[in-house]
Amino acid sequence: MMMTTLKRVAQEAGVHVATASAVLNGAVGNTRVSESTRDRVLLAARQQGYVRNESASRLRTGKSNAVGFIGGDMRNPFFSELAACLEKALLQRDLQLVISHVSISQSTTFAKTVQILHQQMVNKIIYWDEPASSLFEPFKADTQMLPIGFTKHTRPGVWLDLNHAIRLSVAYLVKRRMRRVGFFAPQGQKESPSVAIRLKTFQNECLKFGLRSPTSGYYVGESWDIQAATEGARELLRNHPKIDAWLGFNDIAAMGLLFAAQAMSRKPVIVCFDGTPLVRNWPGKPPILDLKIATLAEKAVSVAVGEESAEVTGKRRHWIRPELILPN
Amino acid sequence: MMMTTLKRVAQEAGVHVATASAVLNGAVGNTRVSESTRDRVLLAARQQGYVRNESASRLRTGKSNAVGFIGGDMRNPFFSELAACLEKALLQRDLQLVISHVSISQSTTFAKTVQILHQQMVNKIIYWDEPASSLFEPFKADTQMLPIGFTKHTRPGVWLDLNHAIRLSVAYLVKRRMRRVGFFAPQGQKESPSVAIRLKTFQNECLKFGLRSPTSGYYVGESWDIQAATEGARELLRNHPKIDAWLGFNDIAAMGLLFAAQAMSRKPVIVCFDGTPLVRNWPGKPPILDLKIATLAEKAVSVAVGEESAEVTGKRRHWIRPELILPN
DNA sequence: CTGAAAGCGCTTACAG
DNA sequence: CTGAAAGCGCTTACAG
Repeated sequence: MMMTTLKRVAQEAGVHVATASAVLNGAVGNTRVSESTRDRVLLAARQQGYVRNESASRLRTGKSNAVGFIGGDMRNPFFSELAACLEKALLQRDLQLVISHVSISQSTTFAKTVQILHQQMVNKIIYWDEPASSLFEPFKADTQMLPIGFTKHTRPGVWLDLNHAIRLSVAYLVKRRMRRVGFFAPQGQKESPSVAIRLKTFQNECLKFGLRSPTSGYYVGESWDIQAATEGARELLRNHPKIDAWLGFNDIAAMGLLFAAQAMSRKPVIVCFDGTPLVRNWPGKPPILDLKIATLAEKAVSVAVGEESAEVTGKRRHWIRPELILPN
Repeated sequence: MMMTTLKRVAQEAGVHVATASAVLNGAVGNTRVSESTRDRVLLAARQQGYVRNESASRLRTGKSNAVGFIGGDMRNPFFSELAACLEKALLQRDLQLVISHVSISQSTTFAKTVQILHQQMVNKIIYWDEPASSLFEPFKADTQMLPIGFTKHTRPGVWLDLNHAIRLSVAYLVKRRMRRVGFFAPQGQKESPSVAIRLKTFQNECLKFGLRSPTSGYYVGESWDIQAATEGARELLRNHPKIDAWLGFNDIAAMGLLFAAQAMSRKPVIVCFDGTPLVRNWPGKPPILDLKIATLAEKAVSVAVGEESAEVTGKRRHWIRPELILPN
């Protein structure tokens, strides 16, 4: 089965390509088509199995039906979940998701990734914005960039309320009468600003609630590396036997804590940040700080396609309010 | 920063577009360029930050630097791992990975997915071939399709040796003196041929080794749904208290078994099929049937780009030999 | 060694 | 209501 062209469809229907194009694009602009012509074109297109050549269409219009997503490694369940939710929201609008990279390697800079997407004529990009990656530089003006994440900026974007999320977690730990709490997060080679912000916020909340400053620990490696997380967690638990409760910053970090605690027959309270399916069914049902990934994705797509604005007005700086899910 | 065009680069360098094109594409064909011209073009391109317009290039040549991948849902760690490995192998060859769909919904047919990739001018597609999905129909002749998977076909493709994998597992269980063994797998709404083949093979191997026919169980839901897997496993373990060992067909299935067994304080031997990072660090280090995903990906890419052939010659029908990884 | 021209398939003003 | 034409940016034979 060969690829048909618009020309061939038009010939078959006995009309000009321009007319066929108008029909197949839903009769835009001032071009209207008679019922019978319309039917003939539609029939011919169906018979020949016509599929629009996206390359040509994109070249001509400079637009595409694809929206890019730059996140983290898809092996991190948070990002595969986010991508799945984004895709779902896009498909409902007849749009397509293009993922920049499955795994962003060290050498690949953000700018390079944007460029690759741009080459594909993707002119809307949703990206997970971590201060760590220093993604804040300005880019090609002709690509619309929508940041999402939990950094709390005053600039437009779709933001999760980090303060609220951490406050919920700390309040819960206080209510359960935890005295000494800790924090476990992934960390690359360098100091990560994004982790620092979370730790800082956590410290602040602890202070407010009268807890002593939290212990912190990290695993060195890719964020999705559950092996690194488990090894890190094991060492952390060994070094800090008196900590009652841990906040795992990332479902993989949480998973590492859960694995390690179990192997060592320890039972600290472990709050899981993210809320992907991965941790939801852990035996004993740990408390989960649900980031509401589906809601985030829906909102992001809605903003990206222009249905809603992401302007920051007054105190409205966050769109998504995470929730704490407790074992029942 | 606006997008530059080849024309603008050529103007700046004082040459014709055709010359600039020749330089930027590595001087193909009979077109050779003098050293100085070459340098001028390269300089101008760098100064203007020239990036080839892929849409135009694809439209003109009918080729692209992208290779498609159609697998399962990326929330299934097997597929995200496979995608990451494929991407790595492709990047080494300056090629790009385009993932068809993050999550293949029920309604999306395989043909539709191929079409979407094709629209993007992807003319090489690597796909995970499960008999379940009835992917065997012929497709557009102008797209090169490379099947990979463990179905053992006589047609070209990159195949994992399923028999060998299961034989290794059964031999291991026999050596550990297991008497009653079982099988746990994901299953959609309908009977899945792919699962049936695995079960059949498992049964055969059990017979050969003098074990009684294995018990089988399934979880109904998406393959990546760890919650469904855990619930299914819990019921399975409850209903079959005397089974000594289980084969989890899928790391999610294995994970479900591990979760459930732990919650019920049971300790059957659980062999994990796949070998993604997810199960590698489970406390107690379960035996893992490593499918060698990285090797599979490398081989698949090598075949897809034409470095190697996937022709089936004589008895050589499998390329990848899975290995059993034991706790040390 | 370099230039001029054609054309990939589509869409969009514009003319009729 | 429909047709003719231009042109998006690129690459590839071909001519000089």
